[in-house]
Amino acid sequence: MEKVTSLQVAKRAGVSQSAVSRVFTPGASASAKTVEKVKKAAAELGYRPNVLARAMVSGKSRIIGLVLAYLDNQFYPVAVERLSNVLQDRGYHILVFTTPNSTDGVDKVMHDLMSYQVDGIILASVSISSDLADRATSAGIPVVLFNRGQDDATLSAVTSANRAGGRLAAEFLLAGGHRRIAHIAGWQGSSTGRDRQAGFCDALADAGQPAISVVDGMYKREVAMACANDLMSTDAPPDAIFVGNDHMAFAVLDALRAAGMVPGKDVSVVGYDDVPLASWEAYDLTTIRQPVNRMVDTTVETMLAQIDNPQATPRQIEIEGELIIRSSARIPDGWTQ
Amino acid sequence: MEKVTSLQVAKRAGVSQSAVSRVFTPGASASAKTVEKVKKAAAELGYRPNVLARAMVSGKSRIIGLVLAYLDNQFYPVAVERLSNVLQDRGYHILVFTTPNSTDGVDKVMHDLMSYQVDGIILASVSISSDLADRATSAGIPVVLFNRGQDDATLSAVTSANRAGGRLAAEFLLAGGHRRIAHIAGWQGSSTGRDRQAGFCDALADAGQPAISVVDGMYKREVAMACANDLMSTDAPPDAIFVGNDHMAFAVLDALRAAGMVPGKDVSVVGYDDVPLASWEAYDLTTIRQPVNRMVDTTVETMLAQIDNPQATPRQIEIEGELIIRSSARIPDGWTQ
DNA sequence: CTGAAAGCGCTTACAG
DNA sequence: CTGAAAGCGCTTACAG
Repeated sequence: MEKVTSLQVAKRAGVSQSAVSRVFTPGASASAKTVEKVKKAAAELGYRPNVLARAMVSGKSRIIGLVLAYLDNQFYPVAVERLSNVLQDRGYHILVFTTPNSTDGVDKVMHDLMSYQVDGIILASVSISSDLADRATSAGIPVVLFNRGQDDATLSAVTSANRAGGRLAAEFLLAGGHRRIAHIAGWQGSSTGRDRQAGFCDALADAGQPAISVVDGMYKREVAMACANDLMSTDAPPDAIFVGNDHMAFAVLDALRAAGMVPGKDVSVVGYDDVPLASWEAYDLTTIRQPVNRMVDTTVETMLAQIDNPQATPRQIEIEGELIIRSSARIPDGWTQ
Repeated sequence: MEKVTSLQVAKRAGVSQSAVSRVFTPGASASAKTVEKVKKAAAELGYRPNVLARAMVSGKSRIIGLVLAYLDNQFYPVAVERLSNVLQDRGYHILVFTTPNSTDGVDKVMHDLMSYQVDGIILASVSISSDLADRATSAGIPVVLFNRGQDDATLSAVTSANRAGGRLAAEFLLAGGHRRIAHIAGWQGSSTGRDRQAGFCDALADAGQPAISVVDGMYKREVAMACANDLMSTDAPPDAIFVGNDHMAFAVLDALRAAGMVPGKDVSVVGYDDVPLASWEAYDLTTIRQPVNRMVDTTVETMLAQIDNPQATPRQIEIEGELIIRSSARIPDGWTQ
């Protein structure tokens, strides 16, 4: 019951090995009779074309490398699941590489990726140096950033409209009559963290009510929690906090409640992402939704387009977010959804 | 800047192509001088051996197929992250396949997996028919079940000690003086769901206090929530509920609170898994911990052992769990950790 | 439509 | 230690 090859199928079917190959190659020409004989023999033998051999000669592995830094933020598992499903429907599969979000880590991983002859690389929650990007590009491997932007725009990237989302959060809090607004920002080493902060702070400044405090929460639960405790223990604590993502916002809500405060009454909290947990009763978090499904679908389309046409110029796509109003922040009159 | 092959490196280094191959093959013999020349040329050209070509001739792809049904239960992302890290350290990578947990789905996926010439298959949260298992085995591809057992033991499987864990939950609740104990069980189509239920119910029966109600929560949030509401709206509601996993237990806690009850006071709730969220203040769930890290490490060891020796008899390994006491259930005297 | 043959980029006996 | 050569399982011009 060892490996069965196209040659064995050919013998059994009484045709040439090339004929077998053609029957399993979409778009190749074979007579109905040949197809039938081959399919029959293949079924009897349990034959499946060897994807690796095919990849060698065609130069297409139908494997997409996915680089991930962490999965503790629920946004990523959700995205990965859909990514895998969508890609599978298109005949591709995901080879996963995890790495600390350091230059060295990403560098090593990119090298490994290339030796696997992947057809493309998706970087999720990972930043990349531009010369590394250049290397992939010059090796003819398309790279798409998911949920992360890049300053010099040499790579395709799919994000939500983070600045606009930041503004939206500010407008909502302002409309709610808050006067002392703070921001526990997303990691400033990431474009998402910087952009959300920029949009948020700009909108507050435009309204003549600059943030009373802006700190980097690093996208980490512990850091966000410490930030929240620090903020609340000052002489003049904030009456509202915009938090760089939901994962940190949950920590902030936990910290506030532990200090005896009621979110949405004593302090308003707004997050970013709208992960499933945000809608669970225990948190019921008001947040800016990142439309994961559309982001993933767009990422896949962009990837496949670049695989088809490696010359194509990289595209930076922003998907509009949406404010999801729940109970963790005071609801201004007329804003109810 | 196209693909660089071993032949190009050989020319530049002034050696044969075989020599280049040997330099990149661990354990092959090459003189120090050759190694040096080749490494230099390779570095200059940016050469990396083509893993696919290597896989073709060696028959080893260094790819492990991972089949997943869903990622919404936080237990799996955590496990996948570590699995990827551990495997990467050993020079392997994960090719992800997602599938609905149906016979058809798994069947199709297994076929795909084989055509990718994976060195092994890890099934997580997925059940498999025994003839499918036979097919993989006879194709020489080791299969290891993660967090799922199998009745006929033809496959290796790594789980926690689910029956013992169920018993532990029962003993804890009994010691807490509860008299009306219910169980919202894990999906009865899975070994984990059945085993936890069996251990739990046996222990209750042994104590002469059988469960007042046992229902299947299907490992789904909505189902668990509905079950909790049903249980609590009867004439004689339970004073304690053991829930088949944390993911459902969170739903139960949400439902109880929505009904105005205080978990740990009005009703005790115990979960299973100890996912990170269980320790967050909003839930603070008493639960049976599944030692993810050890389960993953064991899975990898088992997998690699079977790759090294395909003849090896499959092993079923159970890893001891542990009760983690928090505030969602009444704490019996002397049980504090 | 079909078969014989070359070639994808490697590893690995086989001689030397 | 080293090179020439066969071969892993396919796809794809090339003739017919």
